[in-house]
Amino acid sequence: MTERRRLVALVDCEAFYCSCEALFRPELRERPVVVLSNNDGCVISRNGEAKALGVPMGAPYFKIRDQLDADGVAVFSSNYALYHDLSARVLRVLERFSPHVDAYSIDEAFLDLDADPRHPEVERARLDHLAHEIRQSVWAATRIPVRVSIAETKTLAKAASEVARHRGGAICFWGHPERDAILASMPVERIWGVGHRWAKRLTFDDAATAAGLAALDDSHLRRHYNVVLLRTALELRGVSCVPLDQAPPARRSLVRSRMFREPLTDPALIARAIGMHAARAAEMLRHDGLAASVVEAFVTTGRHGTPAHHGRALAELPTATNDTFALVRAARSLVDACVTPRGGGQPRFKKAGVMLSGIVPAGRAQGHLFDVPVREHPALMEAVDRIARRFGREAVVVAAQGSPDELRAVHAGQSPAWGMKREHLSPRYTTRWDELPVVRV
DNA sequence: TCTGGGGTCCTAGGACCC
DNA sequence: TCTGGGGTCCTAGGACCC
Repeated sequence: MTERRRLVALVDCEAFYCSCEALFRPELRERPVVVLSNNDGCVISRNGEAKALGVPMGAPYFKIRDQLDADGVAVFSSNYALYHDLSARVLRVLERFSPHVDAYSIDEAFLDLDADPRHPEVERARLDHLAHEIRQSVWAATRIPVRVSIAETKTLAKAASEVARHRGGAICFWGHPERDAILASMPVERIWGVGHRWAKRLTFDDAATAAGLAALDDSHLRRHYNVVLLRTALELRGVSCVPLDQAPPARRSLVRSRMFREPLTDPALIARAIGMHAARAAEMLRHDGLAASVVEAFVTTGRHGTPAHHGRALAELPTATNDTFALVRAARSLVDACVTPRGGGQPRFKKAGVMLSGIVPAGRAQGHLFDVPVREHPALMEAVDRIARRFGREAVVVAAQGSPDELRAVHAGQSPAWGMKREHLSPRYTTRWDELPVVRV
């Protein structure tokens, strides 16, 4: 029996959110495009033209708005309904190329591949060709540009993806003739798992490059850094430490939160936002077949708020549940406890949210012997979910969330005050009948 | 004079990712 | 006026118990 060399391919969508926006607006393909975070806070995606103009990643929109206007940059609020749908289409294409596709994030996936190490030259040529073929297939099927890189470990594939950027968008890094030279010149902060803090320390340790990190002593890494960075170093040497996830890991917590359009002080308005987040979280639990037993509500004035106040309060339910009424009631009951300031002054809250934990598969929720179980409404919940799938999430809501009109306004980034700012929202072209693109001939 | 040792659980905070 | 949201993992330190 032949020992196969296991390899991993990374498929990375280029400027994914911008590519999604340009898909339905072909006239944008040659123009600079940026996509903003929720609440139109800062830049989270830039296409090549916008990068060439020097628009920085993470730049606060209010600071660069005038410059973007002057440069003719097309600006979009983020539209996750659209991005998630297009991401799923890309994944379906990738499934043609490997039985194991690990969807790492909305715009990246790892594929399990293998090679016959007895014929490295032949195999390298085959994999180089395969990388290009994957790239072209995704483009043909979805019109989303991707980069494809193949290596022995995820960390090496991530590094290779940077290289592919300048080499036609596809590369087989396994056995690549320039590999050592590339790693010796790659700054360590470009390596997956090395942020700016560790990069700074590593530079003092004479390990300012990928090759330098790989060469550090194991016990030194363990003692002066941590096991996570040790794993990264091993991966750079070709030792796989981050296995391919064939199933997404079980969710341990679920957070829903948003900044408000404007700072709030009224607990009643904050409770509306908390109610909406709890209801949405309950819906997500049901979608994934999960239930939660710990509900936490939190509010914050943000880093720049005065007086600063971060309030949180949590409640443990007698049994895990995914019932909207039960979770909304529990979350709203915590609002007063978390908005009450400890010191003087009236905090102006900028953000509120709900965090669920104690997550277990629904139906296997176990309570204590003498606890009164949470009152649930499974048939009603199922009906609510069905209506939401068919007519949209705003069609039917729990009163505590606000009215359907109010929620539609929240989606569109208009009033009420506790909603989001989304002034540059594109239509949900692919998931809503009423927002389909119209072709005029 | 002088204050154990080991275990668990929880929380906060740090570091990173997209 | 104005700086996102949603995650994971690891570690240190405190509380508590025997």
